[in-house]
Amino acid sequence: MSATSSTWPRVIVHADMDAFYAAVEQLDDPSLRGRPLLVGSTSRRGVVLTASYEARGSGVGSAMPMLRARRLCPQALVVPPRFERYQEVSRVVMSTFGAFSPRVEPLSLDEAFLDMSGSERLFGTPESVGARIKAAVREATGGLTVSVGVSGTRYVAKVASGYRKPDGLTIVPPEEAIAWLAPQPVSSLWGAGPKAVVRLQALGFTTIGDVARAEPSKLEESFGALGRRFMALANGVDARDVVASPRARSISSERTLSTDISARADIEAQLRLSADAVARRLRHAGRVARGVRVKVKRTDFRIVTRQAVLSEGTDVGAVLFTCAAALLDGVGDAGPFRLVGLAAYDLDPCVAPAEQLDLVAPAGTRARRLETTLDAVADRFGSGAVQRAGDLGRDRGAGLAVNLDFLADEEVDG
DNA sequence: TCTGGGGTCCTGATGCTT
DNA sequence: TCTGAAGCATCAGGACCC
Repeated sequence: MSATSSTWPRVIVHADMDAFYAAVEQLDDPSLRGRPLLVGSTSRRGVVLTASYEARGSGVGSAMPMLRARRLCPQALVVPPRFERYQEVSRVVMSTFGAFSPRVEPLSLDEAFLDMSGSERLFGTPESVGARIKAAVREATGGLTVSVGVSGTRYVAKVASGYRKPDGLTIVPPEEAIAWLAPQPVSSLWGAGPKAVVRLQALGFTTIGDVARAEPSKLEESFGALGRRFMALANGVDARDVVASPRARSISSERTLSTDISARADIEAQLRLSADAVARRLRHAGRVARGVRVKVKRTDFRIVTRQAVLSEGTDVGAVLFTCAAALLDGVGDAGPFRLVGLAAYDLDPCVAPAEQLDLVAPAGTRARRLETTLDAVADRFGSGAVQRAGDLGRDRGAGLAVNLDFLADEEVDG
């Protein structure tokens, strides 16, 4: 398909790196190139984060339990993820996108939307834009490939980028979008996961074209607002704009445990780790949270959540933990649990530090001073460099042990 | 076969206020 | 003063995406 963008109301690009984590590993270690590779945790409960295309040929996919993936592809090499390295490469990729448009919306480390509307005089036709982005990413990263879709809406551009992977380039002119989408499976509809796909198929919808031609009332009866959205997407309608750097609405940390736990002390210990991790990320982001949500997953995979509103916004781990521990009163005895997590939500920008200190109680002030001091230590020596004495022996890396529970009750002068 | 982590959005239930 | 309806906010859970 081909067209000049001068007839397009909007030119939206979706760029999606190919098997990103695995590709970075193969880039950094030439001995891994051309070989089936799985990136993911090797623990008993780990799953595959990314499989290289050599491994995908054996039926291995993302989110597959690692044990099953290794059975399907026994010759695959398994490497643990190196998120800091992926973030580093991601920054290079996103900055490359930024050279093409000021309107870049990252969706994750490895994909982004670019609004290229009105840039045809600079970069030429949609085909030219796509090809130039691909070449620029390859050059900036030293050889990584990206699949690119270009169309007039985010949704169609997104489906197009996945149409020919890896290293694909698919252009869908807006006037051809409905016809192009029609033969795609309903699982390509945004918002249609495994459950919705089963229900759509039961109603006789197997392709996006089936949905586009459906009676709107039939979809709305079965899916409500989601049905209206399916109908719009199937007809190529998606008015959402590309938003540069949307702000996170929540920050969370959760951990699946290698063995199930029931004891209150064990659950609290995991919550404390999560509270510290979330608080540190809040401080880095310059945000405070006005709400805390606790999440536990039972051994039957039932998830239970409890949330509470804080009287003041906070970025202090000790405050998050105190609130979370109180929420445990309602659920703590429903175990055993395989996962414990904590989320901070209702996020606001952090006021100036001096003002912030006045907002919290003196104990919170001391705790915050302690925690910002530890931030500096962690920034310098790594996140595992300091931990609570009570956490030693739990599932964390070794490091300098300091009794933080003791320190939290003392004045700390940095 | 055995199911991660970090997010967003939607929905129904519930409780409070007017 | 009591009661019901409406509107709104909050909570908990589910589904989904990457």
